[in-house]
Amino acid sequence: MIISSNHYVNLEATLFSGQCFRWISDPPWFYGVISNNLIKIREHPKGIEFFSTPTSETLLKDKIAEYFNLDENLDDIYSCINSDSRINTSIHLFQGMRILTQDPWECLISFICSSASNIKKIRRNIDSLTQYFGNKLYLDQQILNTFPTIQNIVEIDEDILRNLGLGYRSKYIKSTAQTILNQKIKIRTWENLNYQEGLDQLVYFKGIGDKIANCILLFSLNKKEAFPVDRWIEQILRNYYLTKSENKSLKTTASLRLWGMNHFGKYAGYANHYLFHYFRTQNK
DNA sequence: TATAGACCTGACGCA
DNA sequence: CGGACCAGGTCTATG
Repeated sequence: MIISSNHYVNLEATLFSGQCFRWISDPPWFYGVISNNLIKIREHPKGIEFFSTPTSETLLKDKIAEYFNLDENLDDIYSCINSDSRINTSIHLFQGMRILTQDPWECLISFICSSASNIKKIRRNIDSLTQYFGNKLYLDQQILNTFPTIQNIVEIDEDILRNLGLGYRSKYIKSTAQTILNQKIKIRTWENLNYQEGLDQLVYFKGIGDKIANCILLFSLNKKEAFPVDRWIEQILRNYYLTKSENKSLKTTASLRLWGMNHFGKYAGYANHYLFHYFRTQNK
């Protein structure tokens, strides 16, 4: 099935810029899991083309459009954030790269896994998790697994997570699932929270600080003003954006984040992600 | 309020 | 080839 988009969709940049961790590339197709369905997708002159199983394409169409934020106007966003040469270069290099709307639970666990790690290892960690708990989905030659549920995580021992290679993050994953269950926290309602309410809710969990909370807000809760400050973004800000006195006075992740949100405005998260992907790929 | 260490693990640039 | 170092952070214990 084809879903039309008002702007080119750059699947490679969108799916492999570090906002999600379990898509597989088999040009021109990409395989991934959305809402417990195996999705096969490629770029199309009108937008994107996809197949799905077990749910039919017709029933999943809206979900896929939401996942890729296809109704968001990229040209408007570009004109909002394109205020300097670095952003401009990145927009030209990765034209059509979109911020996704992922499942918040999967996004939350994925980014707990990301702390002091690297993309290769994060991918392996999450793949181990899905292989241990998930149900297999088949399409073409691909086998992918559904993502573990909150209940799945609550029921197993922390040692199993450690044996899967998740390290010290294991206890954070366990305690987060436990807290959600015990306190009957409804993740489904998070999309109705504003930025600050969402941030407060997320940093309440052990293992989620300012950076990871902002990743979850940006990549799954549709908060485009969110501005995750990691090592890369901090270096970029300090080297290219901050004055000498700002470099001295802004020390914490949160203070740098506030600077970024103020400087780049309501689409700060887009500016953040384009800068992040640009600088990461330059150094390779 | 601020700043060091600790925390798992494995890929990587180098004596 | 092995050990220190580091990676898309966060928590905790101290001054």
